[in-house]
Amino acid sequence: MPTILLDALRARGLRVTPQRAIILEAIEQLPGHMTAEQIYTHVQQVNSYINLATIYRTLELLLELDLMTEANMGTGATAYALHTHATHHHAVCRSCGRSFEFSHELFEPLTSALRLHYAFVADVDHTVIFGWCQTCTGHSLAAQS
Amino acid sequence: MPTILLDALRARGLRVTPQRAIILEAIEQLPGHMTAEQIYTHVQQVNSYINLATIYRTLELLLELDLMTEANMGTGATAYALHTHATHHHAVCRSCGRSFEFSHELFEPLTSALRLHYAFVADVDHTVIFGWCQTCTGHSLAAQS
DNA sequence: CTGCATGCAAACCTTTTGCAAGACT
DNA sequence: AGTCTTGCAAAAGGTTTGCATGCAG
Repeated sequence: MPTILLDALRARGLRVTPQRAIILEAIEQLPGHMTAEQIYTHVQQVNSYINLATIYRTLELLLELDLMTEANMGTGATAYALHTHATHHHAVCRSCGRSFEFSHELFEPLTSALRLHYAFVADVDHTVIFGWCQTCTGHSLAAQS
Repeated sequence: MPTILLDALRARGLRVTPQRAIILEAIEQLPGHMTAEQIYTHVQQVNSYINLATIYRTLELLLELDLMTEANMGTGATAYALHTHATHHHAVCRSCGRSFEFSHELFEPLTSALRLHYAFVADVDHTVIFGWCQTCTGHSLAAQS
């Protein structure tokens, strides 16, 4: 089992508690994105006494350490993802809700333009783009009105 | 005073109540983006008996009618903007919080690529891009670590 | 031993909702 | 008159926090 996150904590001299070990392991096991609630559910299968607040406090820590990123997927709950999961973005269908990831390259023209025209260094990672997927536009090409 | 929004309601046979008139006027007067709370504050100067719930219900209506758009600026509260305010996007500095708008054109390469590679029709409007502005990167080029 | 981390419960903030009263058309 | 809208208050949902206890280093 990988202990990338635990090692990262140790490397910075941060405390490794049983709770953190369990939470970090859950995060490494969950695929792609996860909400605090999903981590909580997963963690409870290991130790049901771990508190939701601890999940949030741990996530906060991981965000500060740049080990994770957060994104608003428009679902109410914040979506978290490991930063080791290479820089990527999401396209979410407004119609069916399905989503897929797309590579960072596609953002290059935009970030370059912002840097050139505004000297703004964009930090795009884990961005969510809404729209309509192939299936849904196929059914109704006028979907975007 | 412009009554674009009121006219839009009338045109669709929707009820024009005093509350809606006041709220819509406030929305037209407020610059760029606004939160429900800001509209509420503004509205209360005209009539302090108007309820926050009514603001939300009116915003919901305007979103359905495509007269407004919403965006998550990462501040907790949702930012709303008139749709008549041409399609645009925001760059927000993670360091100083300042932001500026940039035109939709810069998104063209990305939306084209998504359409080409994934047959995904992106509906980008009022997107928020985080990063570091000229001033802040000037002070500390290592700011993005 | 000391300070940081945890559990618990309550607070928080924004947004939504049920319901009865009231207003628009 | 009938239906849609409002105010109020309470609930909801996600996240944060104060505080006393407990554990890692």
